[in-house]
Amino acid sequence: MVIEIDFNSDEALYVQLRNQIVIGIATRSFHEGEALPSVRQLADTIGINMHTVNKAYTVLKQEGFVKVDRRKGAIIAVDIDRLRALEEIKKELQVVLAKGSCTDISKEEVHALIDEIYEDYGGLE
Amino acid sequence: MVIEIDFNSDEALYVQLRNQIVIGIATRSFHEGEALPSVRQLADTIGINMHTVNKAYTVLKQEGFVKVDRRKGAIIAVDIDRLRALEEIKKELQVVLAKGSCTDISKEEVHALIDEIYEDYGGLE
DNA sequence: TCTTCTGTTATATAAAATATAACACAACTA
DNA sequence: TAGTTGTGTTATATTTTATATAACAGAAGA
Repeated sequence: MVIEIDFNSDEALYVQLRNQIVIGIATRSFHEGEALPSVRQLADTIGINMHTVNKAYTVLKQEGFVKVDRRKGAIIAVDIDRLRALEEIKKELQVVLAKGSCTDISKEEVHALIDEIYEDYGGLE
Repeated sequence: MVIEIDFNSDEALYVQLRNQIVIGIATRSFHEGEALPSVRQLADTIGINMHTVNKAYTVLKQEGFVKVDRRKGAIIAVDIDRLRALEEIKKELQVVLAKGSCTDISKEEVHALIDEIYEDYGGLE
């Protein structure tokens, strides 16, 4: 998977990294049990500090996307409470859709976007 | 409109405030041309610093949700490029839905959430 | 045993969020 | 018209967060 970081973005580097990896799991670029690159390797590839990658991995661990093993590194292991995730997602959607609604983006347009995105994510269904 | 701030959240105060106001516009708690409370008044009501409210208003101005008048304060005036908004929303949805997909939340469940949220936002349609 | 790979920890620096205080301008009021 | 009060603005300081540098500790493999 190609991880792309935008250095001009106002989003923190470790947040961008976290997002890309979560998308990577959703698009099956990363599979359950697979190891992510080591913090040094990834930091080197991207051209950022090792500790920034480490922070992204720590967040992913806290959120339940990976398990970190001192020997093997960060292993994909999704363990998230469904109901809680559903609640969080609803809150996040409320914010995103509010902006959409203000801009006269219709419900149907949003549905279309969802379908578009799920073509990449939910390929097995 | 009741603006609720979570002081335990890891989200910056001004971001929470910005989100609540955008949701307020979407739910028609605030209407085009209406003035938001003054920075001091709102800061006092919520119990945060005036400058934090000011930052939220500045962000809303940059994003095209309000116009700030030195005399009258912040006035709701939505002026956002639709195509650009659509792009941004898609990017944001990708991140939110990736998490959902990892948690086995189906496309149909997301559609249902969208409909639920749009009941509050798109009441005129 | 030595080298090399992992993540971790400690510390320092840079950037961003929040707070305090003084300012400038306009509107209202007496 | 002078004074008071309401706006947002600006300057500055403080606190918190993000990022960077360097040394560490444990495990794997030659």
